[in-house]
Amino acid sequence: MNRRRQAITIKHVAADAGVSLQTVSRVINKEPNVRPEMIKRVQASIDKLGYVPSIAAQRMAGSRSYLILAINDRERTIADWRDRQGTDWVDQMMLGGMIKCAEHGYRLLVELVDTHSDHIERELAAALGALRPDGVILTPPHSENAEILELLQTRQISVARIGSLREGYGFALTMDDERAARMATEHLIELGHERIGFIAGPSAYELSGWRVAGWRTAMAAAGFDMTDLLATGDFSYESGLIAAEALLAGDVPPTAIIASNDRMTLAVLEAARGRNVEVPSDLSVISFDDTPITRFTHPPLTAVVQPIAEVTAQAVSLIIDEQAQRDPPRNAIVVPATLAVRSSTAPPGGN
Amino acid sequence: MNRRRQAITIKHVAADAGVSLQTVSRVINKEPNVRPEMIKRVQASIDKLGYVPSIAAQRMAGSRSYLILAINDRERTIADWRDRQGTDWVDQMMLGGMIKCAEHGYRLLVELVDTHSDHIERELAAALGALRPDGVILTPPHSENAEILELLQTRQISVARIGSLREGYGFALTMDDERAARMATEHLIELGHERIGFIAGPSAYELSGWRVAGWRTAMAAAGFDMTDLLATGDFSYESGLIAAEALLAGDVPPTAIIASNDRMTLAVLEAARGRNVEVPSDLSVISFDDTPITRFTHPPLTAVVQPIAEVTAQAVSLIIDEQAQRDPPRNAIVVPATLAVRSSTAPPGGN
DNA sequence: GTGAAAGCGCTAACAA
DNA sequence: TTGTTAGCGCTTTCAC
Repeated sequence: MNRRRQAITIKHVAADAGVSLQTVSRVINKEPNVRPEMIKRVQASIDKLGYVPSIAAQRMAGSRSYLILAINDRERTIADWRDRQGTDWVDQMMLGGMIKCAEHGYRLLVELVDTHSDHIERELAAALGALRPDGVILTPPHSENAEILELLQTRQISVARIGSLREGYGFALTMDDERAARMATEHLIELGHERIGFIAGPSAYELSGWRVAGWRTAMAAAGFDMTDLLATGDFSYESGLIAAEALLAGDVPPTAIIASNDRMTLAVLEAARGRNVEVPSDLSVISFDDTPITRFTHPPLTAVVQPIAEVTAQAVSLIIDEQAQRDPPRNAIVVPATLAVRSSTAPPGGN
Repeated sequence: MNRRRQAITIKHVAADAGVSLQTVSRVINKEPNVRPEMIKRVQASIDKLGYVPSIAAQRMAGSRSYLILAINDRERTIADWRDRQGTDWVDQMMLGGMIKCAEHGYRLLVELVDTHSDHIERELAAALGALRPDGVILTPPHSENAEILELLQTRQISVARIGSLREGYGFALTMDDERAARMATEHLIELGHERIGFIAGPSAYELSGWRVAGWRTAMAAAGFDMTDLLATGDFSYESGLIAAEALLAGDVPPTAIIASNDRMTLAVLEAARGRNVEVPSDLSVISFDDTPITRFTHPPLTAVVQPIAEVTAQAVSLIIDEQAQRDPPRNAIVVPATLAVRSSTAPPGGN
């Protein structure tokens, strides 16, 4: 029944415009060596017939697939969706990525890949084989996965690595986590804090280290002691709770805490509540994700705003430019994070 | 440079297994009339070579494209992403849709389409032309758009309409908004409320009417007067504020309000705060979306939980079944919403 | 500047 | 049960 869909093909356009297939193809792809007059004639037929090239056919014929894959960690992404806690990393990627893609006739496809499995490669290879995308956007913790990069390099697929500084195959893009952590720390120092605690993320994420480094730099520059002020979590609420308790139970507890993501920050808030520590009068808190929840906690959270949409848009641009042989710059792109000051930070000392 | 990617094709598999292309094709597509022994042999070669069929080629050859488009309203979706208020409709669709797709080797592609433009058809036609998806999932307010449905029917593309009851081309799926509104209203009635206000959504959304109907039914069954208890918004915060003010300014103000989405519910909370009306002691509030923010407001909101992930998963199943000639049922599928009771509802009268 | 021919990887229809 | 042939819609040579 639905065999052979009637669809307008390049042939129809060629016939209608009275030219060869090739000329139509040239017009579609904006290739040189076509008289303006011809272009106009062909374009008129295209518009008249409502012709749209089939990307499947384009790919088959050896051209581009106009597909870009945004690879995200399966387990974490699904957990975020299930929990419905407001984490909107994927949404922000789509916001920046889809819009930029649309500008160039590309599509962004979200693909979930399992980090922990030993068959990452198999899984990714399957996606590449089925879709044959022109480019791939890698997010932490995949951005620096050697196996993945090698696979991608072998297949000569354009790659943009978000949250990576390391040299290597593909484009590296960073939101300068170190600088962001430094900014957050300095904000607290300016408010008068000296005992500033830091809850790091898991070491599987390279950015965890950068954030700690930024905090260290700012603390060292101010000449503050960092003893008992560093704890580590795994981005989960539970781990954040343990880390916060550890910090608050110290001999000289912090008057401010920076947590490496929103979930752990929520845990800090809870730990403070449990100890009757008021935020921000007794304890200032800064989150390292500006997810929606930061606006709804009490008090609303001062947070590091990561420009995920913008960095994804740039990742898409780099890939498309490379496809178009427009050789984009190879140095790491920096899209700096900013600090949104809300009500969870105040001078220390209560009142 | 990256011309002609070396890729393992069906030919390599055929050669390796010492069979014809067709036999390999049959194995891939699980077609009958292949000896188990052959299947095993071919499968071994496939595994050995890591072969994955190109969906572009499959589509070209007249088979399926293994692509399903989830159509969402562009303006609203982008606004939601930009606002970062936690609306996770698209995430929930991906959660349900992508996982179900993956089970069957399909991919879900989110596509944004402009509702208001007079060129909806053009935009959608372009997406269909470029991607040639096997199926399309429509969400409100597109689910009952006659132009869209006609276009889809002409091209014989499988369609699942979420949030639709109307007969017509494609599968209709509903979360039974009327019943959900009735449940919410009855919950309040059981708590002892009589003056229960309702803030409706815009009439462009069919479901707006269903929700009002559910409220009306429950109110009528209880024998309660509905005078000055119905207001209408457009799903925006601002409209919610106006509607809430109108309701609260009435001669006999409501002791409870149900709002048709989360944003408008937030506005109700704000309006109450402005009038020193305590929630829930002076005013009970129910939201019609269980988006993440409902967990972070004060108090956390009692809310209608719409099973978007589940309904999307079913939509995908219906489409895939239809593609596989497995003729699924044509009657409307109902995936009922539930009520999550939190702290924004209490008996009336304060204390 | 334009067109003709070949072929991308796969499946449908047919033949054996 | 298996293999052969043609062709999907497009772009790439390579002629003209």
